[in-house]
Amino acid sequence: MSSGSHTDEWASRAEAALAAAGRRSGGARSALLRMLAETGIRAEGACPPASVEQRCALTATELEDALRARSARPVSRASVYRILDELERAGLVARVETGQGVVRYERAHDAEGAHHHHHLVCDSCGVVMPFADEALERAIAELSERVPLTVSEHEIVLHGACSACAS
Amino acid sequence: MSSGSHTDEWASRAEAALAAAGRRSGGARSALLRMLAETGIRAEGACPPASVEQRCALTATELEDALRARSARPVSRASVYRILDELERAGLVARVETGQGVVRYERAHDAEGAHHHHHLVCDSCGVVMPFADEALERAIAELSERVPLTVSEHEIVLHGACSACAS
DNA sequence: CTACATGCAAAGGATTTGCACTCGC
DNA sequence: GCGAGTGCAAATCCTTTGCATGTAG
Repeated sequence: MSSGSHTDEWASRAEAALAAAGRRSGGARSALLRMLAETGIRAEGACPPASVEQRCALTATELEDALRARSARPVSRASVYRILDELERAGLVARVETGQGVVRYERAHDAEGAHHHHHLVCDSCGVVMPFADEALERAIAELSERVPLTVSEHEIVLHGACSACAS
Repeated sequence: MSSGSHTDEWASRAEAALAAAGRRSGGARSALLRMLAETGIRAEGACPPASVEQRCALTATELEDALRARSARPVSRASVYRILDELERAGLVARVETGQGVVRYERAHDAEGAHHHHHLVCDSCGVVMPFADEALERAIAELSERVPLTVSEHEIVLHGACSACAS
């Protein structure tokens, strides 16, 4: 009961937030929101190392292709970028750079910090997996106080070889 | 006595390492190595928040322009990229992604971990500054043991507003 | 001399923009 | 019906590649 309703809830809340900000709801945007809700990481579970269908932090192209493939409403490339930009500015999605030369996007963690996580990247096969660590977050929080910057976000990426590629 | 000789030493050691790997030494490469040595961060000091002349983690274009501007031997764009790629594979420079849509490069920390650091990025003016934190490194090290990835590198970026932009 | 290093220009890929058309409100 | 949302195609920007030439070893 959790996964399905939870993601739907996210998409709904996103629509509501955008509507409140005076943005109109178009077909392209709701299709993209639904896709983001479905493909986003679930709770604490690590993404399975899917080779083709990446399920964590997708690129604009991956999102566009997924929309076209799943017989969902196709969305033009330009709209994908425009909508992702809109969502990012609204704080609904986060931009993730994994050192692969492309920008990835995923649902932003909510205000309470739920689902807040970072990424593991296999430099060999390119798979991206999420992880979360309490001690790390504490260190970041303390550090943020002593730095010459009013910190609003932080991004952590661990590079290496995944289980499959290391063998 | 430290700064100057130290950076020169780095460039020399880099040349030596590349020669040992069977790579020839061309004029373009040595010019780029010298530039990287000069503009890289120095010891523990934070980069001054220079507006125009970024001194920490430069982009390929910034390096190319700097070489052309400083009357040093101009190096073609293609060579800048090729050489940076060569240096990265040799572990002499590190690729840094700061969420600004471009790849940045800087001298890699040496084996003993000296100069190992991460980055602060002002999302308003784009300035990039280095920082280092012991507790953070410890957290990363411990975490790396428990993750489904043979971790080889890690990158941490803190986003926010710098002192000048926050005012 | 021979092979690798470089420069130049064209190609590639991701992301953005201009403009006409459609649809939500 | 007006104006924001969307699609299409062209334009940009960063990065890579192909090929001819120069030069280190």
